[in-house]
Amino acid sequence: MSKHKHHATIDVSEALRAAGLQVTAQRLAVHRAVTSLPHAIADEICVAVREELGVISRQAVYDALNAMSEHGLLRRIQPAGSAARYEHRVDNHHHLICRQCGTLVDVDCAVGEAPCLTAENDHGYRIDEAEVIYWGTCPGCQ
Amino acid sequence: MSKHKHHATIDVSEALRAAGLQVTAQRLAVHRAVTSLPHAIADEICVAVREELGVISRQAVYDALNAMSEHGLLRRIQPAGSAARYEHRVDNHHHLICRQCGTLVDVDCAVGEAPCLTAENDHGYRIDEAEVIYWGTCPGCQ
DNA sequence: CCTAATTCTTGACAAAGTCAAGAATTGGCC
DNA sequence: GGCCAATTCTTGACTTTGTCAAGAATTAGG
Repeated sequence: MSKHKHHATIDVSEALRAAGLQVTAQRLAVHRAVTSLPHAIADEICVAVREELGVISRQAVYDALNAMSEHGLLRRIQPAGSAARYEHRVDNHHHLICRQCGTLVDVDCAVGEAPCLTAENDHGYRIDEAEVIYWGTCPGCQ
Repeated sequence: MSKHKHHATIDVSEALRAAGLQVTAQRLAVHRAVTSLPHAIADEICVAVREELGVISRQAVYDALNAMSEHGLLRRIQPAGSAARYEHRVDNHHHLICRQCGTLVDVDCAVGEAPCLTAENDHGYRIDEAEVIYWGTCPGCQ
């Protein structure tokens, strides 16, 4: 895959540059935190990054999460009843959330590559994404 | 359909009673406001109800919206980047949102009755709802 | 190394919603 | 109709999540 030794970090640096974003210690640390804490909210990322870097402002965390989400390096999920969550998986997949305990797991797309992009009636919209959230009860809560 | 003259109001009263909720002027007015302002947020409902009733507390509006949403008299939608929206349509349908202007329209379910309830892998969850939001650009913003 | 642009820090601020205590209303029962 | 318990509403403080703005620090290109 990669020709580099420090695979993940270097890839993120390259992805940042490719997106026209500067490479900073804060952004790299935020990306690492999201990778190690999938589906974490901003505040949890903030705590994790502070354990690594010592200090980072809350705003810098939000800026990093927003910038990287907008440029496809991270994906933001905003399920009902929760603050925004972030994940490093940016491929096409969906989410399954437990109504009781809030646990969130990834599920591969039911239909395939760019699946649910077909609505019954598109009302003239140009649809670019179908966001699917499955709600239910997890095994532990049943 | 109904045997009653004042169709909507009486149906809502009956639905409230059937749900074990008390029938109050505030709840009826909140339900009417949601019916006349589909996809409105709590604050807009609040304004609309005040035009009708004169006064109602913000908390009463939230209580009514929450109680009726939890008992199937209303449906809550919480799209990313927006406050919660409410609608009186409680059948199975999905939503199409413009990324530019935020306009939200209903779309019938692409698959049918209880459609997307089948995930590729349910991870042991008992799934009871598949929430689908189509994101795109509306005709006016294209 | 110098400079311009970007990013980060700091702190105030805003929006959306919840919590809690007491007052008012609803609905069943006599 | 009146009474009582439970529910609901009012009021106001508070929390969470996130944005805005100004100045300091950092990054990256020449």
